[in-house]
Amino acid sequence: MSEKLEPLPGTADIWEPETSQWIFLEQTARGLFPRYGYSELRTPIFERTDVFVRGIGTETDVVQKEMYTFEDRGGRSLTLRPEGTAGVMRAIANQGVAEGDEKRVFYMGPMFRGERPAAGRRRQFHQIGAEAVGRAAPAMDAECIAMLVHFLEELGIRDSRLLLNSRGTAADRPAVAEALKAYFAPHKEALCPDCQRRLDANVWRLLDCKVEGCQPLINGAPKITELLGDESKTFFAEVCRNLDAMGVAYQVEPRLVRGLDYYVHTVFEIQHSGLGAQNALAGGGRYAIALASGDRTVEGVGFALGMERLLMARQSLNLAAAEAPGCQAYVVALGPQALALALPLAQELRRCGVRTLCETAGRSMKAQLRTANKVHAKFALIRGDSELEKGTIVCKNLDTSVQEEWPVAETAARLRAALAG
RNA sequence: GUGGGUGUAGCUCAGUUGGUUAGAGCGGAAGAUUGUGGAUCUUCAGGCCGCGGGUUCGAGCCCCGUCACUCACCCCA
Repeated sequence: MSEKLEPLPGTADIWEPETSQWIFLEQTARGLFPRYGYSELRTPIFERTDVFVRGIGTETDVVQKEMYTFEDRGGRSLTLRPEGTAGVMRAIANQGVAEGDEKRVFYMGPMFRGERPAAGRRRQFHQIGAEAVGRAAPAMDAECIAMLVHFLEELGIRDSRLLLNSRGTAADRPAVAEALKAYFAPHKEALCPDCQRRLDANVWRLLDCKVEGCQPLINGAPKITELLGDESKTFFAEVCRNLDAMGVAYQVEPRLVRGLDYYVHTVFEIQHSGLGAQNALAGGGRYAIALASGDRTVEGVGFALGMERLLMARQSLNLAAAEAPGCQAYVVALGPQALALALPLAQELRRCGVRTLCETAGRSMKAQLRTANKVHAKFALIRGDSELEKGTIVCKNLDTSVQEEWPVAETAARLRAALAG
């Protein structure tokens, strides 16, 4: 008991019936995203630390205190990926994208952040994400968001809100930051300690503060969308127009800034109320990421969804668990001769597509049938000395208790017919 | 990193103002006459009561520490 080895904090073993839920998410993603021209990309789970530092930004919390970084034997600094986008960008840049061309990929898998775990927040968590890279057009942003919303629809997730904002171009950002600082600076004393720090470190993030005392000031702050240059305003208006045209409902939230530095123009977030103290189900936006090589940036638009949070949202909506397929036939063997023939029979049935379990211990009939019942087998195939003499096998329907005797040679065929009927 | 809550059987949990060999339900195993499951009944297995110290004649219960889990803050998916 005291020797029990539990998984590390913030990690978990995932068993049935949860595994079926995970598979459902993955299959739904694999079924939907290709309809939008996306194909699956699998990148390594660890990368050179630089890939993330340059990609995500040195000033972010993720890079400053949440990365699992270690040295390999050659002394290189490596990091378990804390998010998917940076690695995907590395892979795409590595492969090359022709000027004016576009690449669309999606991915799914574990991410790692060294945070204190809580409901909906783990150290190893899983994301499904998508990125459309290579071109900068508002329609791409809108299409990407529409796909995300479509995905949530397919998963049956209702009652979510899509929040939308723009952070403008890289050129706009200093001006916006200045305007925000100019607004908040005179009221510094009224802000919470965190916000006083943010005022100098990262004004944008101040808008995200949830402390009640800060709300009046934040609500009165100049709206980012109004501080942007003409190019950014036009871009954002086009994104909105496209969403309207597709009938995607959204809400412009001037306070939405998101935590990663690489975002430009469009940022968005899907919120849901069934996630404990968290509310973000998915988030994303348009980005320009500096590659580790240093001399280039790659542009794209994408999002990431938290799979654990998707499952929490589905649970809060009482969406039924997809059940793992149960056992169809249990081979009951009485006596050593029958037992010796049980496994070969089970194997034949499996080759015919039947989910089959088979007695391996030579227990009593009662014990074997009890097991058959426990695994919810539809049929028990019973063979003992008298069946061996006659060359038959008894098939018992465990729902109706009706049983009939078949020639052994016909077992597979008749069983399949019975299962089909 | 900082707080709150909780640690008793495989699981979910009782356990009185501190009082003998530690309880239930579920789950598991075996049985209730021949080779027939589920329902019912009987029996059985399974516990360093998280760990260490302290108070006491006596601690699952009280005190201190520690570890773990969990929720929340920060931040994010």
